[in-house]
Amino acid sequence: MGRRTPVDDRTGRRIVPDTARRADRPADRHSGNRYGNRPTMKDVAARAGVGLKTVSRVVNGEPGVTPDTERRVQEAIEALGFRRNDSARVLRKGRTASIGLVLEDLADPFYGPLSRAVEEVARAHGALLINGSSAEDPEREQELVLALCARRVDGLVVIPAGDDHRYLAPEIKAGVATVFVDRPAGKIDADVVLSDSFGGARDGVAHLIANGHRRIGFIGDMPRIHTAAERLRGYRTAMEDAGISVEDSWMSLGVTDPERVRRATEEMLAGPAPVTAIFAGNNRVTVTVVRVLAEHSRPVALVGFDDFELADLLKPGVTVVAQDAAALGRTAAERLFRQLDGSLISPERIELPTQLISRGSGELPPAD
Amino acid sequence: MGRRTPVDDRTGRRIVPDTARRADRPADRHSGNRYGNRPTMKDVAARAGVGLKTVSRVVNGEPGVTPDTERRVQEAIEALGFRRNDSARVLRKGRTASIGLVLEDLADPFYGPLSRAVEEVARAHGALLINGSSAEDPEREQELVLALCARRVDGLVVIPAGDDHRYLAPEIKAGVATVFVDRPAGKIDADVVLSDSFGGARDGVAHLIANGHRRIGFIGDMPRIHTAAERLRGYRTAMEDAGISVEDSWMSLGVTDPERVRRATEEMLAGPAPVTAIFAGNNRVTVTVVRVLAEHSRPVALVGFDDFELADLLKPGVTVVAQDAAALGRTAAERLFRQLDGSLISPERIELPTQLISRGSGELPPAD
DNA sequence: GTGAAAGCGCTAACAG
DNA sequence: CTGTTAGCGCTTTCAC
Repeated sequence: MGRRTPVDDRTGRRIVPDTARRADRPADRHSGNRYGNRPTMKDVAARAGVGLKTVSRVVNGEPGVTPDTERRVQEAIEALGFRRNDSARVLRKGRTASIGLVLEDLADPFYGPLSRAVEEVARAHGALLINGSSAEDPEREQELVLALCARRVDGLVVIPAGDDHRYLAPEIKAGVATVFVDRPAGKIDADVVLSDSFGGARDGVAHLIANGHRRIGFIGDMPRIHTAAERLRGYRTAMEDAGISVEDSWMSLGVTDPERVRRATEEMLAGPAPVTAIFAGNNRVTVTVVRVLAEHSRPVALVGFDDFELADLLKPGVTVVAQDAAALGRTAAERLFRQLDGSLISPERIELPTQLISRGSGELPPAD
Repeated sequence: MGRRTPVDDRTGRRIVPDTARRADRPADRHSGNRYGNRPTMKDVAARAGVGLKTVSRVVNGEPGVTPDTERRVQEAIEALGFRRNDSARVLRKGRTASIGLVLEDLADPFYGPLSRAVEEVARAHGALLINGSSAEDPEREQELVLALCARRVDGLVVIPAGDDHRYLAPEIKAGVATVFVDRPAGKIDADVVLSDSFGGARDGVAHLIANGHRRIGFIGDMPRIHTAAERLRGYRTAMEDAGISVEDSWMSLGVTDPERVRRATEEMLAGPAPVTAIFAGNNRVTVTVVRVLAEHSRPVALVGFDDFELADLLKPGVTVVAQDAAALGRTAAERLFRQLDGSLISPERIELPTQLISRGSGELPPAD
């Protein structure tokens, strides 16, 4: 046991000299109280001259306390600057009133609104949101999810990076409510909320075909990502339905960083029979394609999956297949809390519709 | 004590019939274990035939365990699906390895990168990030901050909505590392990291003046927000330095929702002596002003505070005073962890420079 | 209406 | 190298 700090007789609270600032904190590590000498309910009880449980009652607004006692306790709380330690509470109660959200990248404009929507629902249920970015790395996803489980979050909203979520089975069995969003879980049966990637892409490509295009390029994300695969399937289906046979050089799948997408776009636009239209698989791709097309002489039609800010102000406006990120998040979070209620029985797959918004770029006729 | 669930002799783990799904969970509330019947270190110890502390050693990678014992413990962990309960750990250790971030709106494209940057730094220090949006409401900010303190986050990064943070004094004294970002704390001495709003706005407006403008409008956020006030001050200073006396009708301050900004813009552009240029106080304002100007016949110069995606692709490109949201977040988070190290002594104010990026809209000459 | 005792699952301190 | 004991600060239980 380290040196003892002096204690005020009346309050029972440790007296910390004014000079003991942050730099001194490490020295306190061996004192009784680990939280920077925070008062506990016991301290409050001592100061108010009541029992521990009475303080607990007051703090939690439970009935069975005389107004007078309550006042005394409140005063002690005020004077001591007491704040209930939820860690201890959680340990006892088994519920943390917090949920975890694992997504790909909080900086991506698609996930901001989604995250905010989840947060709003959590807030309505009195829960806090712990956020983590997987950076599209399955290992990091798992690491994050398990860290959240170790903190005993009540529930988990996951935008999967990996395609094997068996590691979550024990957690789900142990009662962690879990909802997957944007992409389905892999090798595990769980709730999932997604946009109709297949239908949206098919309609978007069909829209280009209806405007006279036949040589249509598709630039998307890595095919191991479910949405990317579905959108590609939508593209293929629309082409097939129109009796167009797709050339390999019209399709490009891979990471959606600007360099690769730029190169892919330029390749499709070069050669003797360039594409006259492009379908972009997500907002990151669309933005880069717009950039490339802006430098390109011949007009090329474009439809992008995902809406984005200012799409309407570009020249031409960018036609998109819009999905509602906020609705995705809200739906998932609501389902999560219904799981927690116990009012949900078996996992379900919810698919939200997409919407084609014509703004000009998708209605450009073929250049040749 | 409620009904006992049958226990498997070999594993010591409770056997939950296949029909006992989520709907049954509430009934488990009175069983010994609150976390959906999760195994504890004690269970693992029993199964591995070792002491509790040995399990703890293995789980935490502490030395002093024979490879053979370790293997047995690992097997038990695996078999039982054990996951350390960090709530209990936190209670004992006094550190949660988590930090809180309170910002205005996660859905705002300015905060996504900032939040992500904070998360990255937290991750590098093994901490998780708890995120909350204040919706620019001081009460909600306080509510969130205190909820985070109750969870005993190790530190707090706050983008203030309110201007009185005295409620945080006991927390800071108790050892919660705290850094304010984007706006300074109110009535309290604390670390703060901000952009040079005053200098940036002054330079932006001076840029318009240098391009021949004299009737320049300013549309900004509510003046109670520090950055808004500073940017207004920058505007006034630039105008004054140029010997231009500002008319009241050239300034509009208030909430930055599209309706108000649209109205404000239209008013400035109407009348006998309309403004020939506008300085927009943040990215929300800029985007709306761009929209209004797009419908306007006469060209109007524009410089906006904050950069935004696609600003370069609009016609004309939008000249902006850029601030680095990610750098703001990174700097703040790094400072937070240095506080936690104990390597920081007194609160400091760090100001990050802004950068004027010319893209065309700010270089348009006056229309008259 | 109030309080004492037990214990949530873990780690620190110390004993073997 | 391993295990036992005592508590972290709170809620639960039950007695007064």
